[in-house]
Amino acid sequence: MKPLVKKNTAAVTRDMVAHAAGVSSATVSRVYNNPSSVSPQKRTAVLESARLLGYVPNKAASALRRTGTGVITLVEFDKGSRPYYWNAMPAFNWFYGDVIKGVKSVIDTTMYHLNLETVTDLKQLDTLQDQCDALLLFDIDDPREADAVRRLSTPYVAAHHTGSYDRLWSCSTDNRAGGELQAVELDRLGVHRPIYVTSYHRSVQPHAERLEGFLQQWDSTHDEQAIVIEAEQRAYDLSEKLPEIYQCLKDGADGIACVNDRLLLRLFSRMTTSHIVRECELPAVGYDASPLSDIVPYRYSSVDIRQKLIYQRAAIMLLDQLSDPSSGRILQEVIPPVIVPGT
Amino acid sequence: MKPLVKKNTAAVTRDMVAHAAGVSSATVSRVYNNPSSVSPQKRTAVLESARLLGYVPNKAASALRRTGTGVITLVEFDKGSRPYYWNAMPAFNWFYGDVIKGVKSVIDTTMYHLNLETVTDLKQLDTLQDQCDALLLFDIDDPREADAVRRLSTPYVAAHHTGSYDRLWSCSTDNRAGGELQAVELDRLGVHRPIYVTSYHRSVQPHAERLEGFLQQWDSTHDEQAIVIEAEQRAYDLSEKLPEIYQCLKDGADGIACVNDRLLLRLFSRMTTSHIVRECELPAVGYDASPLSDIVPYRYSSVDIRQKLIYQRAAIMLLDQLSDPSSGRILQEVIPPVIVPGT
DNA sequence: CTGTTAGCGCGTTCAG
DNA sequence: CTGAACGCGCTAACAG
Repeated sequence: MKPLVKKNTAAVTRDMVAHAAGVSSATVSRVYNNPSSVSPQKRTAVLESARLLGYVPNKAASALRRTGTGVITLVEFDKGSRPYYWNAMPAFNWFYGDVIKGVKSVIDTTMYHLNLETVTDLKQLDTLQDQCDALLLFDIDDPREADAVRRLSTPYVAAHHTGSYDRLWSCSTDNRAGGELQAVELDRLGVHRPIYVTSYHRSVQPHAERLEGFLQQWDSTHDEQAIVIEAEQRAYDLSEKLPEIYQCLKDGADGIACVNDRLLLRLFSRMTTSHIVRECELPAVGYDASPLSDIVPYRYSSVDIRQKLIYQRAAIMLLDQLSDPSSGRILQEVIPPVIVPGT
Repeated sequence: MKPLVKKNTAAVTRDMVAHAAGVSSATVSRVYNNPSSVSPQKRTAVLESARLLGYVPNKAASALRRTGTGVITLVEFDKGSRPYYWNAMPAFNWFYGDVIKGVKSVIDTTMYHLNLETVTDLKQLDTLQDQCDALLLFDIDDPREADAVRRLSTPYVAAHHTGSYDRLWSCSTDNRAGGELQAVELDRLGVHRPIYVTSYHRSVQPHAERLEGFLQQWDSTHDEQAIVIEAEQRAYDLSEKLPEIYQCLKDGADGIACVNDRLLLRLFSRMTTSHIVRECELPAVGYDASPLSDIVPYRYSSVDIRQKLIYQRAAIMLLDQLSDPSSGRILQEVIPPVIVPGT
């Protein structure tokens, strides 16, 4: 650990505000931590003095006195062992920025710092949980992860893909609804006989849910069935499945839905380089709303799970939990996805 | 501000470690803040006890006693007014993840927290600088920004594109060297008559530097001159410049260098949709090493500025500055870029 | 090189 | 509803 150095901050303290406002320092403290317990007159007097002096509560002192850490940790799972997980795909990291900004916009209104961590093993959660006051868990989508999370003794909210796990504080997307949106979108684009390309839908729960939603919606509104193609091995290579897909297109398939944008773009890319079809004209809907539309030569619609919103809500749930730990009620929220038409 | 709640941490304190190791608590403190001032025997004794007890220094207490904030802030500039700046391009946010991880890997070895902020106006730096102990400035590349930074009264390091500004703590890439790498790469790919596509090279210094480096390297090794095409208006649309580019290709141009990957991919995308050339076969080199190669149907080499490394070094420079504020010497480091061949 | 000591700014009793 | 007072865990003198 490096040696450190003293830094004098603006150093406007609670006592100075108290003096200026003609109240005790305890009252100033109350104004910030439990405003309703202070009379309106004194409260406004304190706030006014604070504004004048440029007072900013000291988070370190607050955390210390509270004998907590003052830290909320956003945990990202490095699911390295899983086939094509997003964080092995740097191109899709744009996602992470949204998440951070969503969480931070909420945390910034409190005395907490936001800390970012990456774990490769669920056991690391135990270590992390006593280095912070609460955990925000990014992208829980596996039963083992869910179990590990339930065992946590620190307040937490699991976010993003967790809709299907109960007895878990969570704020998640609705993958079935997303699949339905894909079906509706293809219909809107005039498709009659779609191909649905997916992968690992047996082992990756969100993929299964999307497919279910899609098929249910499509089948309940069309006579012609959708063709499901699953690339299980080397999914993103797609080589083995290309002939099958071409054959479907020849046989009259006239649109594509795909479990995510990445696979869709990969497919398009393969089709382009093999010069077999004019994929640009094929109605298509992906998933994730990747902001790549102006640098790829394809038009596609996509499902936006609104991750920023999800993480904002998750952070709010976490703060609620933190301020009222008595309530043992586990809460779950779901943020519905929306469709983003191709342009 | 939300009400908060007490959280008991593992609560292994410095005093407990001191007792276990048979030393005073001040010695424990020294082991963490100035190890060389403690005898090796006591040091290992302390470290061993700490390990046994699972002691983790309390950052809040440290910051409080230091009368600092315990926070290092990484500042991202939202250059919204500038034509096509990267953070208006979510697709390129993968970059940000690298930066954060680079900085964090260094900060985590200290008593500081890493805080992330986005500013839209240089004036906000004044507010930020007294809410932290030090600033790491992301992507300074404009003289006005450089001026604002020089006026800071808080330790800082400016990173990324700042090579050309003096009297500034900085750790930056070398854009001229990057341009040279592009020229070398095209040569390696057998190109004889390249087109160099850029934009805003008059107003955006890094663009100017890349072009300079490219031309100097190319001209000094080839008889045939490079053709420079600049898209000034609506740069990423490129519509106006397409005919010119096509003409050049007809006239024998046999390779493309581009000021960044985004513009290159945009260009390829336009070429694909207009079905005029088989761009896939055209040797090309971009800049930024965007990890998109498997989802676009093009092959291209690219210059990698190694941002993670840049930000790691920047963070180290910052800590050095923090631990030895006496030294008024301004330091500047440059991290050379590398070429990433297309696959 | 090492120990002793005095607060850093704030949250939270406990009396009034 | 309000104020006085204590101490959270640690760093930085200072004295030996």
